Amino acid sequence: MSIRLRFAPSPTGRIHVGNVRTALMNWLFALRQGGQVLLRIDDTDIARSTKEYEQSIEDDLKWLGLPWHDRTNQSARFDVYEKAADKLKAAGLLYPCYETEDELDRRRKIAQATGKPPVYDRAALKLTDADRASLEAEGRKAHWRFKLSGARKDWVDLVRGPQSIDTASLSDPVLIREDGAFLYTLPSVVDDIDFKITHIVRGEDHVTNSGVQIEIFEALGGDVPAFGHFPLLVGADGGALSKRLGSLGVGELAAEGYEPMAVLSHLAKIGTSDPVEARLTIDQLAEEFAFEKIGRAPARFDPEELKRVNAAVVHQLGYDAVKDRLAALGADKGEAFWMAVRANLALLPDVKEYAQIVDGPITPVIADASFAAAAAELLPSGAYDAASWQAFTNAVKEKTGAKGKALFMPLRQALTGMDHGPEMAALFPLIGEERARKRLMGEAA
RNA sequence: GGGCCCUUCGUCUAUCGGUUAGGACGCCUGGUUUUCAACCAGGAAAGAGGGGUUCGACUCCCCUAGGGCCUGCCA
Repeated sequence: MSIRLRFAPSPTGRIHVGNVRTALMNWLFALRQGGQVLLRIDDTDIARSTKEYEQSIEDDLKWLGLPWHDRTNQSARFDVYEKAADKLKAAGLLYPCYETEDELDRRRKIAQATGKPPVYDRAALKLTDADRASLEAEGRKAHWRFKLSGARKDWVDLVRGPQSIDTASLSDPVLIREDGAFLYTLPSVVDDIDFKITHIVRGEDHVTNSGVQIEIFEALGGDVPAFGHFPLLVGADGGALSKRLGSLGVGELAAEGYEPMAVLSHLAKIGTSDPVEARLTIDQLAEEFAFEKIGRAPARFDPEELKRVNAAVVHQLGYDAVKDRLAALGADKGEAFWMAVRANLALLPDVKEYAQIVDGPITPVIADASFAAAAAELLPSGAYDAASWQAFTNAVKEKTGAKGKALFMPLRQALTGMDHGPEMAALFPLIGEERARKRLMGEAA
């Protein structure tokens, strides 16, 4: 049996870190098993879904490097869902209800307040044909609920182990809204059957859904796939993911200069027994992926940790891999420049700071003007190479007697305006004699 | 209110009754770089609290505290 998974975002917004983690889990397992991933656009809610968001989802997945093998839109399959609904109705498993949302809401609140479970009482099941006719005559439209069996549904979860959901304690799920729109549940199951999905991998917020969905799979005569529910993300403080973080989009991460592999590495490793370390390829992440490694406690999403992982990725990026992006940042100063500065970057756009040092103008930091002036006198003339820095600093040392930090720090500060940065030997030839002289003399250059 | 899940170094975690409680990131120290950063090495650092069960508990059970999820005509 070939392995097939699916990623099913709803195009009602950009995909955020939580979505990416779900996508990633599916891709990694599929990759590892030699399976395929279906991109399913869950756009049953016509009013909230947009083509722009749909496009952004595809763009974001491409940016991340997660290519799908097949794709579909639920909005193109309403006739199929219609048939499935008919089948359930014929089996007496899908029944019309006429309560309004307000009524249901009120009942739920009363039930909660009196300590009773807020479960739908199935009043609509007792309606006679005549009752229904008069309700319809009043202009009421039915919404349709799936009749749960009341039995326990069991499965062995890929990450949580044996699970058992008591459907007797659940409300019969509404499958079709009053306005005729299909809710998430039925189309999802129908598609999982039609597209021969073998594994459903998603966040643990769907655990209860799985109990319900297993019944619908069975009612429709489909094969029940394997389920895996991983714990959700929480913020760095262990509390619920803040709104800002939870909605942190792929687009924003890309705009801030994060590397796709950093985002993927971080999201793949947090909450697992593997160390949170940078990986350079998705294949590598897939090789290391295993459901058994996923913990049962929520995974912490810490932007600071993501940044560290990002730095580790950037430090390993070759010039060819970043040339175009450097150019876009106005910081393509050649391979020597890139190799000199990359180890000092956390985020690629940080490179601009160092490009500035090479290009100028920067304001030199000079604590001892006479020392700097003396150094300026000793600047070699002509083109600089890898050996120039040592020749220069040796000359300054000889002349001034300064050595170690007292020698190097003032020179670094004068030449770069900063007290930290890449190896000066590599930077020096890129700065060149003219700028070096001006900066040592205290001029912005 | 009910259901499900979780709680080990600062962080993410390993341990499936007997371990010097291991690793990774961070931190500290050292090395390298005649400077800083980067890099490399070493080090410090942990079982929420309380009861049981047991010869023996991080591990099994119960309670308390704390956290996450579900309980929608959202997905």
